Amino acid sequence: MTATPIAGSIRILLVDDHPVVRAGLTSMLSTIPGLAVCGAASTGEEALEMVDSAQPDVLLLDLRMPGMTGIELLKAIRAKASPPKTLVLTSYESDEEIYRAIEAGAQGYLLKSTPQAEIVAAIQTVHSGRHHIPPHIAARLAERMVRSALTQRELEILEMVVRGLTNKQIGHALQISENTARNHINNIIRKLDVSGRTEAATAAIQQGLVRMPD
Amino acid sequence: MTATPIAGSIRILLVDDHPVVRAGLTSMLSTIPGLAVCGAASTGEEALEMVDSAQPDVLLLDLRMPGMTGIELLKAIRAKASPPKTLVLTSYESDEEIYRAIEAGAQGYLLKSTPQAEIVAAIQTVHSGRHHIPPHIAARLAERMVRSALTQRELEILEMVVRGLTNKQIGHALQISENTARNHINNIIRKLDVSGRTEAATAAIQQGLVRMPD
DNA sequence: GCGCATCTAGTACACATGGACTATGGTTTC
DNA sequence: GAAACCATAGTCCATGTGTACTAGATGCGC
Repeated sequence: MTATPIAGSIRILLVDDHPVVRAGLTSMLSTIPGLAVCGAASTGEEALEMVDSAQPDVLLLDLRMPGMTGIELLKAIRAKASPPKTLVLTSYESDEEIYRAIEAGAQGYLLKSTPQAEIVAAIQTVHSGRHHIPPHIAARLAERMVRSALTQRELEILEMVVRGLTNKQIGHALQISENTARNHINNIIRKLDVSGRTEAATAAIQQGLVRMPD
Repeated sequence: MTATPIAGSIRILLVDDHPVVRAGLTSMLSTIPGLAVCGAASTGEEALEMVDSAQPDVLLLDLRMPGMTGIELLKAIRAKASPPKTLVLTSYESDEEIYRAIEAGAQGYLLKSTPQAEIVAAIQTVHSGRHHIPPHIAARLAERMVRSALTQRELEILEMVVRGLTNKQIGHALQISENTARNHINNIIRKLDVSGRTEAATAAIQQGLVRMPD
């Protein structure tokens, strides 16, 4: 609590598995008055430790990382006594990832293609307690809220569709009748507004509803 | 040809649409003796101009960019009179992207998760006229060569499968009989070693055989 | 020219799928 | 407790799909 090397500066912890990105953010941010990079982690686990030891005000994190995902990290952060603000900085804008990140407690969402000035502004905004979501991402988010989302069971089944399982195989795997699996899939197809299981599978991947198979 | 600000240094041009990555590479590389970042472009078009004006020895480029893709840029570079060496630095390792990049003339392929020392080493290797492909990527490449690749027609049809078209619709779209479309798809399924059109579609996306639908 | 791969087209059959329904039991929400 | 949603299960039927064949036409390399 007493460790504040640069008085009044916003202490930032970087979390990204790409050395290039860590170096880039460090060189971008450390020259800005009022900002101080107090550390950089390459995994979620490492980040959790550093949140305690380095006591950052703002966490700047990627979602896709080996090991613990960004979403899991966000949830773990939020569970802490005095959590830092969290700002997601990621490469791609998958509707579902954005949604899950906000849901998991992220205060802001930025793309890596964001210019330096806006990254700095977002950090300051988030630190002040407000949210920072770029307009076109907010629009996607709204759309996602309106669109009736898939249930947990439907997502589970969708993932199997993506893996190429037949209705019978899905029913067997989930210990339900083939008819029930079929009903779920028909509901999925209707909700996603697609024309068949194959398009449902590709739409699921495209929208980030399921993780890509390894 | 006479412009060499730092005598004996390898002149590097960065091409990446992410400001963060450009800053990261600049800060990583510019402190290394023997390396000099002579410019940074955010699009392929910009890069092509800068190759002429800045005369780099090595191009460090991302494949996924708005506008001209990295592959197109590689081909355009190779067509020049005295092309610089090219080193691909990208986020994901899609078999097909790697293959196309090498085919388009890239001398090296690196992931953004590569540590600084290896990036530097790769630049030096490539500059000296040799290739730099990380072992596990080379292994994938070999596998790709062995695996009997899909024909152009099959790729065309696979893309339609990904978009959810039925055999009949594909036949109609390509002015061939449904039976023929069906034959192609069966060949695709066999070549990809999958169990159905849905798995073929997801495998195609996962392996980068087709571009994701917009 | 001969062989090989490719694209084309067809037949036949078993099975999977999508669409349109009804229906029941369990939660949650108001 | 009524309403709404969800997971479950079923029926019926038309259509789509996967597999296993055969086979002609074309083009390419040796």
